[in-house]
Amino acid sequence: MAETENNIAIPQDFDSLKTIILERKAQLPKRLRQVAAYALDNPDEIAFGTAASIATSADVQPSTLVRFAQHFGFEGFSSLQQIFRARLRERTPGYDERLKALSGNDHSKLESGSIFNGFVAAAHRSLDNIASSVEPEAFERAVNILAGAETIYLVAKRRSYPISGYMAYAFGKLKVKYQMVGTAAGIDDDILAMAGPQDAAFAVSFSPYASESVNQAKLLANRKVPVVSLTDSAFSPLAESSKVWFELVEADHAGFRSLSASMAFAMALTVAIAEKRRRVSEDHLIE
Amino acid sequence: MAETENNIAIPQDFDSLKTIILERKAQLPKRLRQVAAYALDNPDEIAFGTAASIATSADVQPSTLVRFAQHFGFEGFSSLQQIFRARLRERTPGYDERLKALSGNDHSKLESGSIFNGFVAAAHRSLDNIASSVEPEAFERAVNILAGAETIYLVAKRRSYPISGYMAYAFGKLKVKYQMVGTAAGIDDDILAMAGPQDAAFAVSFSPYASESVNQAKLLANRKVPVVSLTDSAFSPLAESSKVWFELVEADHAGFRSLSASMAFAMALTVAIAEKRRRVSEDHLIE
DNA sequence: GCAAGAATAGAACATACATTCCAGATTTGT
DNA sequence: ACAAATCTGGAATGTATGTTCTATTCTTGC
Repeated sequence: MAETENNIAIPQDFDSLKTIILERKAQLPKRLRQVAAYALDNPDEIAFGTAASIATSADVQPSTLVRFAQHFGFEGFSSLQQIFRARLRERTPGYDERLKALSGNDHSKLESGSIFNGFVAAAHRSLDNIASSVEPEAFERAVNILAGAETIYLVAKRRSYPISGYMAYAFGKLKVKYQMVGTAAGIDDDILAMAGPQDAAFAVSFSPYASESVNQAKLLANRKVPVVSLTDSAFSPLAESSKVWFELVEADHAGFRSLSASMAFAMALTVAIAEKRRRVSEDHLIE
Repeated sequence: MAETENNIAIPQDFDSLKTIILERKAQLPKRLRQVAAYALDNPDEIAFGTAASIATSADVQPSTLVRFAQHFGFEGFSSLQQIFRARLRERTPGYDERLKALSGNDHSKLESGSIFNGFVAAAHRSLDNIASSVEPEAFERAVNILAGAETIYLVAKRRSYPISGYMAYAFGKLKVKYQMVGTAAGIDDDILAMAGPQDAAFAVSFSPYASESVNQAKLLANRKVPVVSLTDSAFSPLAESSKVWFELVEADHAGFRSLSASMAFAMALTVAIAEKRRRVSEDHLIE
């Protein structure tokens, strides 16, 4: 009898099922892998279809579906199907739908609620936008520059400051040497004077551009420190001082621009830098 | 033969079906009205259940379900069920597709690109999550507390610090009096000593909880300062000191938790507070 | 209060369904 | 290259399911 993986718990929710399928997908036999791919691509079909109809459109035999389910510890196809159905059932209504539900009774509730809603939506839009506007090659170049630096100088003011604040925190955790520029007033020039070509800088500035940040980036560039920057326009004064720069237009709600995409970008950059360093030092050991 | 209402078009989507059911509900025979009520209250059950199981939980005979469907022009129960299923299908939040589009682009070719991808996806997930976990009522209460405060104290350390950093920036722009707690070491206690019941505090802390933040929140609560907090677990030590607290679990990529949802939340809260103050002062002028 | 008509419950039916089974094909290990 | 094990396709099977049918109960109009 085929092993039903008794030792491993049967997934009870869609997310863990998905994870397990992805984990084991590679080692699955041909037809079962075919089912795995189909299932993850067409979860709705699995939820609503019959074994026969699903089998047809996945181009396998119904029995294969049963075997697939049993491979993951389910009794049969039907019990696996329950997971796919539960996914649709349990999908929580989402904020705006609940907001609609309580409409009428209190106007102020609606107002605060729609503000919340608006910011979440703006954040989503921003993320969609960044996903399509950041060039992988540019990102890779930025990572290379910063990963190769001795010290990473972080330049950001005002609205951008939380971004560099997060990066400082994460760099600290990841043991990446960094230096924030512009925390205490007055000593910035002294700090910048220590930077050299062996270092690198990451500058963030959105319009209206803080002149301080722009000047500091310029200064760094003059000192042959490679600068990577994140800004919101190709005409940003930051761009001309930068080896690599990213144009990131955050969506806004009621005039307040989101920071979610910048934050995601910063996190990705931070971790990618640390990851690259780790890999480089490993490669070095092997050689 | 019973009339099948040939003259009226058979509803093809859930909304029109719902409308028609509501219209005719009053003139329906007893058992059919019972089914109508059940169907509108438990659409998910209709979508996934079998005629027998639905009949049992609606306390009617399976045949009644068939007759119900036929009354509205459907051939049988199954065709009516399709409408309920289509409803769940269509509600699919175009979001899966966006993620697919993400993994489809050439980002994933490069390692750094996949890190980038991962963080964008995590941010999306976080936002979805926050949208379904924040209760509009709780949000409104939080806004009221903070909008009514004389000074808003911002408590956050480490990973949460960028959140309060952004709020400080925005409050400054919006002319809302605030005070950050925990920037310069040592003077925290002096700052907190000034807080009173006429003020309020907003604390952010995720596990592992910074003991400093927890203590400060406790201190504020003892001084009768209402505390609103953002944390990631119902068991967070922050929760007990808080009048209102929000549980926000950020999705993570490679163990690094996103901040995008927290950021969106903070922005929404900030703006909602300012908006409420503006409206209150306007109302005051009118009176 | 009685008859005519509609509505309902529950059993009977036909079929659509998931599952099992087995022979043949394919992969894996030696 | 051979044997063993695994995987796969397709038909067989028995159950679960939607639907139909009919006797009975409940409304409705006079």
